[in-house]
Amino acid sequence: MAKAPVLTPQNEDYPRWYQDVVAKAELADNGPVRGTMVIRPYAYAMWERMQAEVDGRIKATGARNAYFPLFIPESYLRREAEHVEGFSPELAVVTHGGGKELDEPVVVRPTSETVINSYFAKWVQSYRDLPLLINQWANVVRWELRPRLFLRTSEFLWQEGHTAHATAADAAAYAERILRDVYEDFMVNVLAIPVLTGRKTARERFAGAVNTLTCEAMMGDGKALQLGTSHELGQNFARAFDITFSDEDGGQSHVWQTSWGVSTRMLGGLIMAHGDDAGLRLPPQLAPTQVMVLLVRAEGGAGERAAGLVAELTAAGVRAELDDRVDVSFGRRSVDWELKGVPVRVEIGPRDLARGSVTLVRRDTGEKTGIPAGEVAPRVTAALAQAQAALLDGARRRQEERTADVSSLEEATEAARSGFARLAWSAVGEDGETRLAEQGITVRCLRRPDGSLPVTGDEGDLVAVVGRAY
RNA sequence: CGGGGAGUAGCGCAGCGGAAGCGCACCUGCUUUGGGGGCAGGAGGUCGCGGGUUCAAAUCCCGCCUCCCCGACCA
Repeated sequence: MAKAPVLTPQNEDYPRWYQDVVAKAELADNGPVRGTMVIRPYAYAMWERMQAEVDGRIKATGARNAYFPLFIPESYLRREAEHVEGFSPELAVVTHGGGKELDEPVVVRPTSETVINSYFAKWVQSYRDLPLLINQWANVVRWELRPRLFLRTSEFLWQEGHTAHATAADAAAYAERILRDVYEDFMVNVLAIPVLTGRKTARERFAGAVNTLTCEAMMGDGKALQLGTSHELGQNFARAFDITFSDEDGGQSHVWQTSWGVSTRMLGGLIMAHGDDAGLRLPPQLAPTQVMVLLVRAEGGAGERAAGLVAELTAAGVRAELDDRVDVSFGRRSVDWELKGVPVRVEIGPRDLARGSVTLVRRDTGEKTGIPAGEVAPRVTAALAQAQAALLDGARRRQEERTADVSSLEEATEAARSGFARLAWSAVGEDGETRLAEQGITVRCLRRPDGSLPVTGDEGDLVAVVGRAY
């Protein structure tokens, strides 16, 4: 019985498909103020999984969590010229408090470099205080003219790390470590999203940074999404906020700094990297619920058997839940869990009971397999591992297929219609970058031919990866 | 901020001078349950706001507000 599709098909209207998924999978709603969003419980559970995985990796690099205030004196922003210039257009400024006009307006943080560094100046005295490695989980506000749920909202949730080091080399190494060991590792191994790591051009660099490193991913429609950034700030903020320390020889030096972050934008990336016409497809490593045990009908002890399966799977370390709402039609429930991207379903009904088996369904492939009732835990565990690998593999293959090696701006423009183009950075240059930008195409990152990170933007043989971006 | 559209039930829309409707969702009951089931009944509206024209305005006119889409900025 052919029903109207639940979602607008991707190849018909991709942005519409995205909105449909967000609504139908109950991920988010628009907030009452334009550009704000309500993150619904299912998406928030995904965010909590992201937080747990990222937080553990951050702590493994030695950083510790802290919390700094939402409100920042406007004057702080002004201390670093490029920084204030970069953020001014998108600031939310509070002019009144307690029923009175404030002597000095306060801004709602768009990022926390300025407040945090004003305290670093207090806390750092000696080389013995370095490196100082701080992270905070917080909300930030950047007023957006064209918001899109998760991808671009006026308020979003993120993690922002801020560090101070004794040497430029130490800061550079740390910024790279965060990019590799925290972000890239998390995105590839948990989100199953292959990312291109590289260096941003001067044009795309963070306001106030001397170098910005990025993780770029390709979405289902061939467009790029920046999923995370790690910046070397040089001594820009150290000078602006007077963060100095006594070195081993008794001299005074400014610290070298980094800052880095990933946000709820990753939820949008996850949707668009793996989603298909039936909805979300979550990688098992991230999925809040890895296995949904679906009771078809509560007859002949099937209910007890289903509850037993959940207990068995839970004991085996699997995040399993039971759907025994037999008053809701089976088709409805199947469609719902597919929309929500639950990686594996285990169906159990009278037919399975009679055969002494259960039915295992993989979300990523749609494949259904009958498996003996006694082998559920090992077979489910294996299926989860296979689904995780298959999602990464599929996303990697798409990225390779839709990336073209070209040699001119014209060819790059053509290639950017469906994906990325790779070409020599020397064939683009800042003039070429401007010309591409006029057509909505940006240099996503610069890489060395072997994929390693450039130390400077001036290296001779750099490769530019260009494309359209969210 | 420039260009283009739209405001009617929770969501998506029709109606465009003469009793406010349709699909989905929601509630009740029965029946069904292995891929968005079926039948019956029901609830839900200052038709964005304000003014005007008219015997009569969701519909025509004027003003305002809001939202969406396309371009310049952005995690």
